Amino acid sequence: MTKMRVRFAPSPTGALHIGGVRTALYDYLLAKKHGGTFVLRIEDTDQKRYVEGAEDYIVNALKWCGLEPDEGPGIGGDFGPYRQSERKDIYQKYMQQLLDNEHAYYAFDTAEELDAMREKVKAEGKHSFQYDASTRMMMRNSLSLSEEDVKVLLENETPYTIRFKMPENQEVTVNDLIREEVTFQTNELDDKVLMKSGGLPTYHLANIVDDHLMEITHVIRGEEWLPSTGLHVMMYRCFGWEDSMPKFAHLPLILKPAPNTYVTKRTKDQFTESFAAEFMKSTDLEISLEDVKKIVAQVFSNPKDIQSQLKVGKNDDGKKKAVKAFLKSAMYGKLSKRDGDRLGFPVFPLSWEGKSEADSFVGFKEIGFDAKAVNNFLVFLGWNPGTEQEMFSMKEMINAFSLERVGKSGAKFDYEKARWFNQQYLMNKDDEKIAEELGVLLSEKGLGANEAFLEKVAAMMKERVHFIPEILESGYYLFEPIKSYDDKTIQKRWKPESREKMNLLAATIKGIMSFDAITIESAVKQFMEEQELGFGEVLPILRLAVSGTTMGPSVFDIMALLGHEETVNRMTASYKYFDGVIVE
RNA sequence: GCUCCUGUGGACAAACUGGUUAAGUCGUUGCCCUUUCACGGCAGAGAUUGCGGGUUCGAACCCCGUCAGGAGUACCA
Repeated sequence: MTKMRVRFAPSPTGALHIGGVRTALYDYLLAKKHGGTFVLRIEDTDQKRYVEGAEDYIVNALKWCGLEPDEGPGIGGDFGPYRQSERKDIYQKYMQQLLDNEHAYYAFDTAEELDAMREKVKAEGKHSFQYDASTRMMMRNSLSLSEEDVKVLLENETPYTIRFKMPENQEVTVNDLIREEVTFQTNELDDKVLMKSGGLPTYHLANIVDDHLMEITHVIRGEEWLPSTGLHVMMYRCFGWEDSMPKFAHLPLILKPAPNTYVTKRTKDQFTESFAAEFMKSTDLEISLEDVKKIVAQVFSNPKDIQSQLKVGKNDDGKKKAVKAFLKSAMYGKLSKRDGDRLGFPVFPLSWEGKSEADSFVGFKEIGFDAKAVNNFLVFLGWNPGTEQEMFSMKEMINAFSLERVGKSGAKFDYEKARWFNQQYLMNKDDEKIAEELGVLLSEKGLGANEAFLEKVAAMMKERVHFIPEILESGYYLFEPIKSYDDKTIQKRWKPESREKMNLLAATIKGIMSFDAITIESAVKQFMEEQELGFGEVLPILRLAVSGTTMGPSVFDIMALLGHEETVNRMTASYKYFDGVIVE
């Protein structure tokens, strides 16, 4: 049996989307499980969409996720180059083979002519123009033109594309590893452009040639490719490579979260605002923001049933239709990079600095996600082990993974679940490691603390947050003076008449010799007994005095961490503040 | 429009080739723990398996029809 070779073939048109990361993960898992090779190939055949830095981003993102390729640009391997822009000559050669075998032909139609043709067909009320066996003889190409004309056109360096000559009346069936047999009629398929006028191949050509030459055995890609797989199989056939054709596996799409998960009674006003504003930016219709808001608000009037509100009604005018169409595309379908901003979660592994603010995104990493948690979350977007195991290390994933257990239906992105996974990983993470990261974050803020201190912070905070940076937010008072107090609770708990006893408490604490949590706790309890005070009269006040908030770890732990002097200082200072709150 | 894919509780999803009251996880609700928050533990709510027929002793699973959603339909990938 030949060695398994799996490739990840992204296009450097921007930051690598989380869906791409999942594909890479599955590629990696499959390859590693079978002792195969994981290949990275950069598909940069579209010079117009090429984005500076995107390739580096892809490499860095894979690295962060622990999905390092065995072969690829900058890594090497026996099947290079691994950048399609560096393989031009190869495509030319194979293009010629198809031309020679009459499986492809020159087409001289300009973009304008093609557009005009599409317009014309549409105007006639037909669905849409398709360049295929039924129409190709009406177009300007080496099939319809005389040999002499073609020769002249080519000699005059008339721009041309090369199209695949889709055979008639045939059936192609794709044996997809996930979807089983999918059959296409060649008569439904069109003559796709294989070589663009600039001499660069389109995806279809480059992909087939490279997969063949690189001896790829398994092609894992998103479901959006399924409709063109008929063409791809046909191409393998025409090249005479059908016997060694890779196996295909089309992954279910990652979908936007269901609107009813975020548009609720509480949030609908907020989303009405933001969607209306986004619509205004995207439209050139003459409509006021107020009117748009009204339409959006109507659609959101019953958050549980947005979908039916989105249906175009008989009385809807053009503007209403436009707003509804916008909402539909914004709220349903494939997860897109815009969704991150819209809904407040990351859709990229790493942050991306685009040319503008609108083109910049925060990544999972920067939010504080552990790459392991991201992998664990992603592997479940379309796959499940069939057991009840939820947490998987990379090793376990490799072991458990199989394409047979990949589902067919689209998986909605669930940020809550991603957060949950991160929390699980965080709770199991060593305090030492958390302390290390905390130290870095702290110094970025211009603060500092010693390692032992940070480890204690990590231990008591890690199960209370979802992300490491959150520790610095909800537990900021461990590093800085108290910024704000929970006044409501102060008003409820701070009794001027017990001021004297509270002073006594401060004095008691001041008198503790060994300032550790256990000693403090017993001292406080003893104090309460002596003074005949209940927990409710003492603990909330103590907590407030020391941290400003009623939430957080055990007060005694906080006090021990802050230290003797700081604790006492905070108590006296806070008491003064409490008095002020009561007076108001 | 056409082609292809998909359709199990709010979300993910199990049920291997049809077989008892349709797993489990996230979320949600309540209780316990803690006089805080979280973690943890326990319990509950939530599904006529998109809908309608059919085959069968028996259907989420097979057949037919229907509806809905998604993807593709570029000299983009």
